[in-house]
Amino acid sequence: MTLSERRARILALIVDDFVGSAQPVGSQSLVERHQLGLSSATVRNEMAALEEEGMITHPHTSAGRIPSHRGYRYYVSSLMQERDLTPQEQFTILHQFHQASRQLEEWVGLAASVLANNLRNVALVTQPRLLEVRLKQLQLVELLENRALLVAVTNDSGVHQRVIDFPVAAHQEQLTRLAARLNTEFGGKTASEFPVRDPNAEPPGAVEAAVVAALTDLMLKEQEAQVESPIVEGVRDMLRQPEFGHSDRMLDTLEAVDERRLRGAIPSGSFDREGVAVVIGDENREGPYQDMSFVLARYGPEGGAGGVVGILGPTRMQYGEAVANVRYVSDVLTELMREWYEA
Amino acid sequence: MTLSERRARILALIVDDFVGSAQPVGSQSLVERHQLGLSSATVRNEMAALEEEGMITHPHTSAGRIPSHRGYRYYVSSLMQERDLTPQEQFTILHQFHQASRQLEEWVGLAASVLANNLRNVALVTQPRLLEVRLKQLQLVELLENRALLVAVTNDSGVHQRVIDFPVAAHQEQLTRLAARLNTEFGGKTASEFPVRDPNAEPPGAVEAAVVAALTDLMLKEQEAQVESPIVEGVRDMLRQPEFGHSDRMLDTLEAVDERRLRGAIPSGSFDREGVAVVIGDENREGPYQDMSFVLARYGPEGGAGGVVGILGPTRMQYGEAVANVRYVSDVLTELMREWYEA
DNA sequence: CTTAGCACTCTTCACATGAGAGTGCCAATG
DNA sequence: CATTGGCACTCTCATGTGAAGAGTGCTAAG
Repeated sequence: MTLSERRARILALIVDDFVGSAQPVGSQSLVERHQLGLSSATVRNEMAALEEEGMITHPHTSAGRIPSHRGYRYYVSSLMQERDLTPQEQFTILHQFHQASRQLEEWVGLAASVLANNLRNVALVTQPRLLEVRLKQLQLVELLENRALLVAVTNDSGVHQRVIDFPVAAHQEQLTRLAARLNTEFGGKTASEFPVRDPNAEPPGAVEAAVVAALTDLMLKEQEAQVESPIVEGVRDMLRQPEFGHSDRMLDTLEAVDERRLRGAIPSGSFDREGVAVVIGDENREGPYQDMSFVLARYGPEGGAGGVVGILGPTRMQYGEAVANVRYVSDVLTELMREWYEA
Repeated sequence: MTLSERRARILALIVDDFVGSAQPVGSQSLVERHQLGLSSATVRNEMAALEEEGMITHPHTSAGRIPSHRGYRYYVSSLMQERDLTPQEQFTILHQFHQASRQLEEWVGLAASVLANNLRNVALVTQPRLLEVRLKQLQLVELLENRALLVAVTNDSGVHQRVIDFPVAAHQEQLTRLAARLNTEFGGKTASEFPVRDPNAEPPGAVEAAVVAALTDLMLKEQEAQVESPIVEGVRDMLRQPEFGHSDRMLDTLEAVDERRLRGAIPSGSFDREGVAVVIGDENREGPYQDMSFVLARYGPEGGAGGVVGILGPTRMQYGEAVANVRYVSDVLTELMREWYEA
């Protein structure tokens, strides 16, 4: 569907005004606020047409208009003036990343708080995940006579630990030798490439068997779609917005932005427009997000470890700003990771 | 201050009724609900006296009475009938711990969710901390030519990691030798016991210097009062209570139960009554908690690693239940840790 | 096609009114 | 003299009413 230029302009103004004020916008105030060369009556006619086309609605008979989900969609897809962050804004963000230490996890947390602060909505960042997880090195530390800690470092520079109980005693010296042997045997491999023990070979000791079992399990867990909960930041700021003014709505929303709930619910649709995806209102499948919108981007080098970074907020959201910020932050993260891996 | 038996009984009933209903309790409904052998007029006289003594108040002239902070304090200190959990309840909790894997962190999380579920309030659990943190073992993993990952295991079975950049190249073989040497030199020591390098000795290589610096820093950070944020669970359940029905109050409370905010605010007062401390309303120093109460207990073996476990809720809280649950859960955690360390 | 004009609708606010719950006090009572 | 019945009083809460304000939809004229 295409709108006449004038009608589109009016829709854009309605969206802009409503996003700014959270109040339904009437024909008269629209004419006053922006110098349209039109009377309020003409605007009313255009509004009636826009309503006919499903772009805007009425809360009640004598209220102004508010954009419908469809109206927002049209705005985002065709009307919104996209922009990039100014050099000044870019520098402010970059500066924060350069202040931080060079830890992957810190970057992710920082990305979340930058977005939450700039956009006053909920920022989401999933932990970066590799497609292929390879064992880099493992280590065994004696805890008790028959209990040890397995520490495994993987190529996504993740460090994983697991406690192992042995049926027999095993001392550090023995564990160190075992670790060294397993490192040559398993190092650099993914879980599925782990060598299958030759059934005819001498059966491994109980200690070795326990370690291999734990290691395999650990690597598989890490490899599998064991999607970690995303980082969530800025919930309170978002809840300050008027749409959440009623406590019931607030509680529902609080539940919707729970890390565990969000884990499966972040839309993984197509990342159009230079990698940024906007999912508006009822385009979301899951109930609790049907009057909210996501603005998301993938981050991480092509084919390398990556994740999703973005914003969740009420449908009444500054989409232009959100897209610009999310895109830039995802670019920064990608660049940082590229340096990290390929430096 | 001591109250006459009858007056105390009436106070206890007011507290019980109010805790149950969240409604101010009037003289008549009090007489009806419990078979007091008294008329409402007599109860009114007693209530007037209790108000005189500061135990209860009026929201307004023609409303029933609600306990004051002082009233709750008297109730908790003198009136409340303490109880232990029934064997059935104990078993239900214990069962959950036995289901879980034998990881310290999981226990802490589990303790939080058990308390949050049983008491429908916010559960708090701080991470266990040792008084003395000793290095158990360290490991170096090459990431890039001049960058490595330092993994240090400490005796609180914590695993810590740190990325180190070297001014020169260092390969895995070299790193492994260095790690082995540092393990003998630093293993089993606290940060303050780390040997000071003899200034006359041959200067260590740049790689070794970088590693030692990172290790020392890491150990100090861990040793210091680097109190981690507590686990917080059950916020939404608490916010469902009528005292948080207004969205402003809800936002304020949401801020008050933020992990980062709570970190410094958990009262560390005296743990009386078999180790359980109850801090009511304005006994809290910090503003946001002045109309809330904490029920806390220390956990962990005497002199060993330990932390604090407890509940935060509105002053209108089932103190008896809270004390019984918190005490039991802290006992369970203590026992688990004892087994873990001394088994 | 645009616009002025006007009746109509709906929300919001202030204000009044009545029911209900609970208190405080007084005088009577065992 | 502690207890109690009685009663006036106060305050909240829900409901209703009326006026103001904002905005629409429609019609007729430019």
